[in-house]
Amino acid sequence: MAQTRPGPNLSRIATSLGVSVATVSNALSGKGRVSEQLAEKIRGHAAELGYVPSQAGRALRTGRSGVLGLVLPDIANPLFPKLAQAIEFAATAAGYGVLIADSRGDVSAQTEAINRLVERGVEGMVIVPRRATRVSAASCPVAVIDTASTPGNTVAADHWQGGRDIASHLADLGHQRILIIGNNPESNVQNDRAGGIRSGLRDGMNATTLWVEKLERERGSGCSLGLADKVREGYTAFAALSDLQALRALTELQRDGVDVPAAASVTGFDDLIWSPVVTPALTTVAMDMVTIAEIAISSLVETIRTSGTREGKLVASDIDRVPMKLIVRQSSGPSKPMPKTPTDGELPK
Amino acid sequence: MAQTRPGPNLSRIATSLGVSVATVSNALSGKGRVSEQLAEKIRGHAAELGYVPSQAGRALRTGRSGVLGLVLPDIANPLFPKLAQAIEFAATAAGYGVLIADSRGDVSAQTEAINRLVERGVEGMVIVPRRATRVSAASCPVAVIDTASTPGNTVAADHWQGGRDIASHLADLGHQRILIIGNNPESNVQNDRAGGIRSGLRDGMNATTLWVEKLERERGSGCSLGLADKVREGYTAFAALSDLQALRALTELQRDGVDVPAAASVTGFDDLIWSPVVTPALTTVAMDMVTIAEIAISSLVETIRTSGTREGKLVASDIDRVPMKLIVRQSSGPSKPMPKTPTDGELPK
DNA sequence: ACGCAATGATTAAACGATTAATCTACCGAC
DNA sequence: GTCGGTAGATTAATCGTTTAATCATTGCGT
Repeated sequence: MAQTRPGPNLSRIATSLGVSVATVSNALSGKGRVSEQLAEKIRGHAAELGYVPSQAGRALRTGRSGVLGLVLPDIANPLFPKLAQAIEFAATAAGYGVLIADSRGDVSAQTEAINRLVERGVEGMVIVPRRATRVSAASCPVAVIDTASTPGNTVAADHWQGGRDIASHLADLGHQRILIIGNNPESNVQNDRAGGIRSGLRDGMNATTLWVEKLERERGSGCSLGLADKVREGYTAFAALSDLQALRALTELQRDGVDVPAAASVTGFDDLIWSPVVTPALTTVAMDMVTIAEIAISSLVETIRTSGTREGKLVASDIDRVPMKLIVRQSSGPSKPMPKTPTDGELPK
Repeated sequence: MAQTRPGPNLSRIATSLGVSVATVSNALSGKGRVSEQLAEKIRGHAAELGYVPSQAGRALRTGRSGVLGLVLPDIANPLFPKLAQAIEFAATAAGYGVLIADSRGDVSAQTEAINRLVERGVEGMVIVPRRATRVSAASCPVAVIDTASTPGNTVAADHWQGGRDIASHLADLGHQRILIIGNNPESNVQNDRAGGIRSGLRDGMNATTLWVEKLERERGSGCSLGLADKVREGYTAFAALSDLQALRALTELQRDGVDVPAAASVTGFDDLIWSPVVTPALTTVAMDMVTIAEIAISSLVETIRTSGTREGKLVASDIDRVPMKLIVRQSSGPSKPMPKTPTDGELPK
């Protein structure tokens, strides 16, 4: 049993310098009254010894663990890397660590994950809830990232506006018949996006929605979406509600000999990792994860600071929706019989 | 300042039941000597009060924080969701929490991230190093997930064997000229995969390697890889070293009118989220993340248990490479002039 | 010269859980 | 009858940090 105590602690520094622990603590934290020269000496000695304060000791005394939780309930969500990155960055900047809890599985797993975090003493948590789940209030402040229309939402991308931007973009390109491709109508996010698209349609335009999950229940997983047929029916633009669906649409169309964007445009949502890489690169709408994470974390931290840590409180923030940014690439172009408008693709080719 | 102490602690339970804290502690941990009936009563009362042990108190006393670190240095790596999921699952099963530290940026950022974790008192950490970086030994046990050929590697997928499997698969389909598409020749992982492919070639087959990053430095980011030309040169199979490159290859070929898999086959690595979704679905080779994570975590935990927590020790494991699994889908098919071999795609269509 | 304030440091009490050491009955054996 | 053993509980120390309270010294105004 390795009973060797690791590195130096306050009292080692204190005795080594012939002062009291309190003074060392004060010198390092800059809180109490310590003469500048002694403080300097202490800091120097501490650095020299490679002193690392014990979170456990500090947490025990202050009641603050310095850790936040991040609950990502959607299985292997491709947004995860960006989100985790942004959250971790914002949390680090605020002096917090991030404990993850990925609750693949059902709602009970989500609750379990939340409990695990609470047991580990997180001061608050950020939750991206799974489809239309209400977050069962944990016994600590909770920031929710979902949709502006979700009750209890703290902050989220303005999916609705993102949808409108897509619609405007397609309208500018002269498209009239648009097929919206979504996964599941129960997702708040997807509903907002679809609603936004519809709200941005102009006179003479119309849109139909195709829900993939429903289709797959009928025809089997991985089935064809029959998009080439839709092109023949007169659809010229396919607005997917996520880049994953957009990718599926794009490859299916290409596979069936439909030229994108000449014969049909494809757009997505989220600007996932592959979006700039595929050919043609995907026109999409990106969340400002950095801003979202900053707002979520700062509101969360603020709530912790004022209300303390043991209130199952849903965190609110001043700004509950962050603009999405349209990124025009090559997968969207003018509708067939239109004169060439000055598109702003990144690679005019 | 919210000075209200949260939930009940041992002494509250103790006084409430008229026993000592020690007895309560013993009853709940099952360690000391407590009569079964009293233990039962204590457990009941604790549950009733919703007692959650303070990690801080426990950590301070035992010197064990119950937390591991996970360092993911590659920017927005699409493997992250699966890996994080698997690691978190294995760690949870072993009674640990997982603190993430995503060090986007250079090597110094990686070191900083490691230090942050150490300051938070992790007992050990799992690191997926960035390209050919040697992990600067942190002051705690470290498990490295990279490649069997990386010095100090703890456990990883058998990328070499995965490459061989791809080569065999393509050989079975009658392909002779193969273009290997990689990103960066300095990646240990990509080198192993490419080496594996070459080692699996049979008589009469040959392979050339295309490094995308190098090409992009010359022609600009997002440039065409010129794969259609390669097809005309006689290449019938494109073996990408990651699904991201495979996706790029697939869409570029389709865009240029090359039928996949009829005129050319495309394979990838990693079975990323989009691989089953694109058309044609991608033939690829998957890592067994669950097993890798289990081995990494169990070796790490074992090392912590025996060597203690304050040794900058690289963790070793019995099994340092885990087999990859070939997943045949529709993007690979028989080489042009060959008789139809019985392929085993999931959707014969 | 006396009191008051400011400065710079120390003392000591927490925080909550763990655990070695100790104490108290009580039972059986010699 | 005394001694040893033991089950079942308690005592008290400890982990490392923070912080309110205290103490000592010096300077300064009146």
